[in-house]
Amino acid sequence: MLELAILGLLHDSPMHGYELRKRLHELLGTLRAFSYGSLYPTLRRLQRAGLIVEEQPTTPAPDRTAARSWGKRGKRVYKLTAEGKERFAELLADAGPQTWDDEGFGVHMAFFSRTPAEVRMRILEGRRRRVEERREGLRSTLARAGEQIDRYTRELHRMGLESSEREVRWLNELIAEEQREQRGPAS
Amino acid sequence: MLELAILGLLHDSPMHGYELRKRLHELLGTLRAFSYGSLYPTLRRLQRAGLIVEEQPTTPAPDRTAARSWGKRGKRVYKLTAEGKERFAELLADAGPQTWDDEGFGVHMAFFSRTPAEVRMRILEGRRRRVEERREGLRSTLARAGEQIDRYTRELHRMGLESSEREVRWLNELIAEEQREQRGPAS
DNA sequence: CACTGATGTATCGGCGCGATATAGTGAGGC
DNA sequence: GCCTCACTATATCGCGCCGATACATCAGTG
Repeated sequence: MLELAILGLLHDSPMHGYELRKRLHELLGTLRAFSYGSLYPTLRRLQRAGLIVEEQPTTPAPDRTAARSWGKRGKRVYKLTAEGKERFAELLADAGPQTWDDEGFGVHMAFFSRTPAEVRMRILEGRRRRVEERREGLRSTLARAGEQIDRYTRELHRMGLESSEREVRWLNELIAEEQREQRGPAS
Repeated sequence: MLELAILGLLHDSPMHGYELRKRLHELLGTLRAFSYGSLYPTLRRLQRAGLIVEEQPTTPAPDRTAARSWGKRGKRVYKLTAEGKERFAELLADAGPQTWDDEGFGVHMAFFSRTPAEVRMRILEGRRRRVEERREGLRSTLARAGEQIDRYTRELHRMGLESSEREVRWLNELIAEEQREQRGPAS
């Protein structure tokens, strides 16, 4: 998932690790943190795989507004390669099981505007199925164990159930919206 | 957190890995999965640390209702040692930062009935602070980026904000309930 | 008798986290 | 002119946990 996010952000413009992390934070807004401990190793991996390359600051770029006098040290700026773009498209098109769990779904949805409509649909529906399962699991636990289980645990499950119900409703709206658009794409 | 959960369940009665996992599922109800890939290694670790010991089925226990003719192979039954109980108490009393994030909080709350009241309070308040931070982060992002950000991302953040708000309210109720009980514990 | 599904233990590769180390840079205070 | 503080920036280490996978055994079914 980090891979998808990095590739997606780098698709817009070349960036270095630190900035990447900030953008990641804006994008995913506390939905997912992604520490340096995973960011930098992942960048390395992507570089080794040839999906991104380190960009030498040949042009010191004095045209940039408020250009910082950077470039003296460190600051490895990465950009996507052709393979990287391909890989990004692949990841976007993937609607596998990992895209319906909490983190996976959130990250992928953040790139929905670049995801093909039918993949979007499959992800949304997969996520809905997943949350419905969770909801049913909680319902049956609460119904079965009912009174006998621990008061706090019950409260915890009750809250989880409510959240699931709300998310299903939310997903239903999103799906309906998607259908509306697919039928009448005449903006 | 797995450690806390295992110790807690084993505190009630000796168990083997497979059953432990089932109970874990009931307890945490899809809040947290805990695969075998973490369960078994953790059991080993706890055993090495002397917190749990393997119990030999000296008595073939024919008195058990519907006693399975087990015992032929595998099935390592573990039980808590004195150190294990101590460690459990320590973990219960810990209200550190890890207890306010999503998973940590859920797991710990499942053992709230055995957690000292004041620790419970500190965890609840810590969690609230955490969720409030998340809420504020989302609010400011939505307010700042407002219209310009991606439609799907905005929807994602909107949903996250709503969840945060609901959870804060929920926590407030729990906290109020705790206070009510602390003041008048005369059931 | 073979198939299927639940019970049961175990390992492997890999992802991501949290803590930590190290340093250069800009701004403000005195 | 110097000092300190906060931010920018890269990097690594150990560890927890996951998903997949591989094995066995036992119970019920066709």
